[in-house]
Amino acid sequence: MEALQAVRGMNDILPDQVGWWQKVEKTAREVLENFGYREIRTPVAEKLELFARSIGESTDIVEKEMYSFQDRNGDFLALRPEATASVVRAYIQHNLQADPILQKFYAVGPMFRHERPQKGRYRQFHQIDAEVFGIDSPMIDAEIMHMLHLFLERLGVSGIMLNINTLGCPECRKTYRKVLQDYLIAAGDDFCPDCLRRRVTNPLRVFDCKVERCKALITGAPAIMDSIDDECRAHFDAVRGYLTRLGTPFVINPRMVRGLDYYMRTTFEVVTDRLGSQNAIGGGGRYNGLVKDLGGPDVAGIGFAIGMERLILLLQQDQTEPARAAQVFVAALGEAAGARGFLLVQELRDRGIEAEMDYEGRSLKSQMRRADKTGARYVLILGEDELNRGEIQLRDMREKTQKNLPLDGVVGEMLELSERS
RNA sequence: GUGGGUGUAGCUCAACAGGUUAGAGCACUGGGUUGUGGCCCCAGAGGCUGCCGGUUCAAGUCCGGUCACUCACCCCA
Repeated sequence: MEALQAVRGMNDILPDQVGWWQKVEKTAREVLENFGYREIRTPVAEKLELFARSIGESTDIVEKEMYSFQDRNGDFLALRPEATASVVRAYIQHNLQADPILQKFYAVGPMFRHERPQKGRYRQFHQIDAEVFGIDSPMIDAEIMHMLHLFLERLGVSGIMLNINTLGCPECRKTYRKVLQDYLIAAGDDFCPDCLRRRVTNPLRVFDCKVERCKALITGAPAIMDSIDDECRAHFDAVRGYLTRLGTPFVINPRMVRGLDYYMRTTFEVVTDRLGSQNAIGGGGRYNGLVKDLGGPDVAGIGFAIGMERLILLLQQDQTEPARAAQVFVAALGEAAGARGFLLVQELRDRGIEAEMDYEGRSLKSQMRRADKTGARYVLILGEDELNRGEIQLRDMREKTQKNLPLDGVVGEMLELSERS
């Protein structure tokens, strides 16, 4: 029988790694809740149509990266490639607009895209996602980026930069697309094959090209800033102003392009140069038309997503795994003491003390080694002698001191010690 | 979907130009200490060398295929 293994691009997160995930999730919840966001949990699968309509029919995500399938009823479903569409669907379905207070949501969980895996990119990956509805003020654009920055700062991530840009409204975007396309066509046919294709299908994407020849050809390309209307410009200027006054560091990157169709006005991305080819660890933007497009009320929207794998890869570069140590290890010798030690361990745990033991009747030396490796501060040693005398030895592993205690009083003693530390 | 790289012990890696019984460090188990951790010493256990086929007297090594992993491209968090 051939050994089974996990699906390509879907990884196990083993106990020796899970501390990172817990730290990131805990910090995210603290920060987001503090800004008034509340958690929403949506299913991992949705009707295929939801993603096709929200993300954009002609985006690569929908065209070739969707984890889609037909269920037994013949319905076309897909595993969510991102969270925004699902959150918007839930917002509409449950008429969450009716809540006068709660218009900020966050979601944490797995997303799926059927791509070839590489560093920082997997078929099942995890995101922390935040969405705000019904607020069109540039204050919220600035606030959400400020919050994102605060979250990363609190985690101690270094070597990152917040890039911001504006796409203008759909009209501005359409105008700019045409202006840029005209420029690219006038620039000649010396582009790489990809860019020759891109300038027709998605001209903005030419800005992402890594080929030097293409980079040179676009140095003089028109900037989006020159194509947007007064209202969009005022919004962007206000966002910049608030960000500056909040002390959130950022750079304006007029060539930043994002992959989803629904963005308008403010877009942003947190990038790093320390993750190989995957430079974005999180990004988002405003999507005012989306809720209406999906059949809901005409409310504004803005949000972002953070890639947890990428974030953790960064954290691992300059931090060590958050340690976790047991408090007490019970080392028992012989059958009778072993049985008594077993009961003692359960009793300690019942009282909230993290306790561990060796169940296999190994030598004391071996048990001490284990105790040391678990990081236990205290070891309780129970041999036949102690058991007969009704005593137990308490060893402080850090201080290397040891004393006899009455077996009856040991749980109380340990409770006192654990309160003190 | 395309291109490159790599598959040997739980992990990280050796094995001259094909040549005896595939090694080392870490980790693991036992011992050195009748019942005391980290350091040290000794011993032990642990391998279908990814898989299938081919060449050869002989394959971990060469050839073909296949699978997996990995990095990159397209695209993207």
